This record gives sequence, structure tokens and C-alpha cells, in this order.
Amino acid sequence: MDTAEENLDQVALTLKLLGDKTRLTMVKLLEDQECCVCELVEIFKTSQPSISQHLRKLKDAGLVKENRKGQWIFYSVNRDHPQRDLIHGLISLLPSQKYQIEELEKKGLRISCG
Amino acid sequence: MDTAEENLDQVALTLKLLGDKTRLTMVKLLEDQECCVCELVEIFKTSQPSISQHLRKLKDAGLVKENRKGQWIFYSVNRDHPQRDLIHGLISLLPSQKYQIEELEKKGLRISCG
DNA sequence: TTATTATATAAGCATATAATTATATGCGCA
DNA sequence: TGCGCATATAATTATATGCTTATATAATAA
Repeated sequence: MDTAEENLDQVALTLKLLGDKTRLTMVKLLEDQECCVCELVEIFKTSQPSISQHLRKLKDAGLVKENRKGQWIFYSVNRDHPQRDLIHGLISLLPSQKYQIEELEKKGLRISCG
Repeated sequence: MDTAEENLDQVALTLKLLGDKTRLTMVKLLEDQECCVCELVEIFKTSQPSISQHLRKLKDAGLVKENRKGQWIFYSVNRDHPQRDLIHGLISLLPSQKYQIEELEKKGLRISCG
């Protein structure tokens, strides 16, 4: 397979991953700040396994990275992804999700560890 | 649903549609020139119904438009799509597919009508 | 050590998607 | 009108996806 075709394949895979509302919102959110799984469970109002499975797909594709802090695992966007320009361009067009974090803080559910 | 959430939904839908190698390549190709269904069948080396079904999805989402010329129906990118900036930004990163048209011309399979 | 909390993984189910096969529609021409 | 080509649609099948439930792993605290 030549480089051009490979490129098309890889872009299609990335778009397929981001063509899911939960994952798209997740990536937008994690672009601004890292979050742990339990925060995402609260934000997306869905089950913990469901969140873990979405994160796994994003991580396998290199879109996000994880960072364990004690019992928590924090996820954030991987800014070294080969398609960084594409991804950043995309999510920059999306409405900010920072209010989600503010909501968490209001409820006292924000996890922060040095 | 507020505008922001709607926006996320709509972007996710568009990305899901473009998260398929055939449709992504198709849109890139149709950005540069209009093609009829039988040309796409030849280019993608797949069945005519399969191509028609992909085109239907793209048309339903407003990503492409059709233009009947006699017995042929030519498709091209709809530059009036509400997410035109997003879509154009995406496909501008993809390798040109013009060689596909050149191949068609070499084989004498290019349909051209006034 | 055991218990608790956070997260991951596995298995099962329901739904969605893409491709194929068969058939229908629409247009042009004799 | 009837035939042939281009395209669309319908029905079927195979596969992929996302969610749930149940269980496993990892870290911390008692």
C-alpha cells in the first residue's frame, strides 16, 4: 500500500472513531484538561465499563493517553498523534465542554491530586 | 436541545459518514469533479448497488448533490453544506484522487456529456 | 492481611452497518 | 410501443458496534 492510500485509511479510521458523540465529546473535553474515568462516568451519565471501552478505543488509536495517579487513571489528549493537525482542527470547531468540569466542581465531584 | 449540543451531534454524524474509506475517498474525488455512478463503480471496483447506497447516505446528509444528464446521474460535492468549512478542511488534507479520473480516461471509460 | 475504591476486561445481547442478490424505475432510442 | 442501459430500491446475510452484567486487576486504607 502506498503512502497516499495509507493516509486515507488512517484518516477514515480516525473519523470513524470520532464519529461517535460520546467519543467526540470526550476528546473535546480531554483537549482542555485531563479527567479520570469516574469523572467521565459522572459527566456522560453512563456506566463505567462503557466509558472504559470508549477510552480503550481512543487509546488504542493513540488519540488519548493515560496517566495513573494513585488509584485514579487520568486521560488526556495525545498531542503527538500523527494526525494531530486534523484532530485539532476538528475539535477546535466544537463548542467548549469546560462547563462540564465546572458542573463537576459545583457538585464537589472533581478529583484533583497534585 | 441547545445549539452547542446540536452542533456536536451534527459533527458526529458527519464524521461517522466520512469514517468509511469508500465514502471518504468518494467525497475527496467529488470535490474536484463530478462523476456518474458507473464511473464510481469502475473506480471503486465494487458493485453498483453498493455505490448507490453510499451515495444515498451522502446525499441524505447533504454532503453531495446529484445532477441528471440524460441516462446518467452525476454526483458532486455540495459546497453549500452547513459544515462546509469542516468538510473542506478535512478533505484538503487527503491525497488527491485525480489520478483515478486519469485512469478512467486512459481506459476510455470517462463519461462526458456537454 | 482484608476491605474498599477505581478501573479494566470478558461475555452476551441488541442494534447498526455494509455488501450481495434480485428486482424496480427512469431515460433514450429504434 | 418495446428494448437496453443506468441507477435506485428492497430483502437478505454477515459482520461490527455499543451497552449491560458479571468478574478481574490494581492501588489504597484499615
